[in-house]
Amino acid sequence: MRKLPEIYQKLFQAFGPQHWWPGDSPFEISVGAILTQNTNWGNVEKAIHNLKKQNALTVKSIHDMPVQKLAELIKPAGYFNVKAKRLKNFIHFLMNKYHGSMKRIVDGDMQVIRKNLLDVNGIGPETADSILLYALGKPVFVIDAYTKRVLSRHGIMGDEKSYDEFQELFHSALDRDVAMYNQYHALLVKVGKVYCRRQRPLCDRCPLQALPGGFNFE
DNA sequence: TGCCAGGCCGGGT
DNA sequence: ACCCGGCATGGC
Repeated sequence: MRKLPEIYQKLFQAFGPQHWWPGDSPFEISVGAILTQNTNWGNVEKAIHNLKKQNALTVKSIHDMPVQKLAELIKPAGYFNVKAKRLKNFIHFLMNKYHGSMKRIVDGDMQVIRKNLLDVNGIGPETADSILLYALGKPVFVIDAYTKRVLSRHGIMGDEKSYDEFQELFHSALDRDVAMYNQYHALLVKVGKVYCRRQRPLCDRCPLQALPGGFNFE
C-alpha cells in the first residue's frame, strides 16, 4: 500500500504539525485517553481542569478519592460513572504492576505493556494504543473512527474491517517512526473533523482529493 | 433541535 | 466471532 506515505505527505502539507497529545505528563495523557472515549475533547479539557483545580490529577489523589467524588469531578466528560470506574481500574493497574509510576512502564516491552493495558476493564485497543504512542512514546499506530472513515471514504479500506486489520495496514506500509505516527494519527483526526463528517458525501475540498480524479497516487 | 464527539463492555445470537 | 443497547455531557 504505497498510498499511505503519500497521504501523510499531503495531510502534513495541508495542515502542518499538530502538537499532539495535549497534556503535561504521561499520566495526564493517559487519563485524557480514557476520558475522551466517544467524547468531544473540549469536554475532556473541562474534566481535566476540574481535577487539576483540586490538585487531584495524581495517582495517589485519584486512588484515595471515593469513586463518587471522582465521577463528580469528571462529569463534563460524559459517561462519568463508567469513566470514574475505568480511571480507578487504570490506577490499580499502575499500582499493582508498575509501582504506581508511569516511569516504570516505559522500559517494558511494548507488546507486554499492550497486553497488560488491554486486560484493564475499560481500556480497549484505541485507548491502549493512545497511551502507548502518546504517553509512552512507543511506535504503535492508533486507529480511531476518523481513521476508518477517512480511509474508507477514499477507497483504501472498508470501514467494516477490524481495528487490527486497519492497524496492520499502517504498520506494514510505514516505518516504525514514533514522531511520524504521532503526527499522522493527529492529521487524520484533523482532516476527518474538517472535511470528512459523518452522513455526508466525500467533500471536494478535502486536501486528499483536491486534484481532479481523486487520488493522484496510482 | 437533534446530531455528534479522538470507545468499551456485557449479554445475546 | 459478530451485533447491539447502554453509558451522558456540552457545543454547534
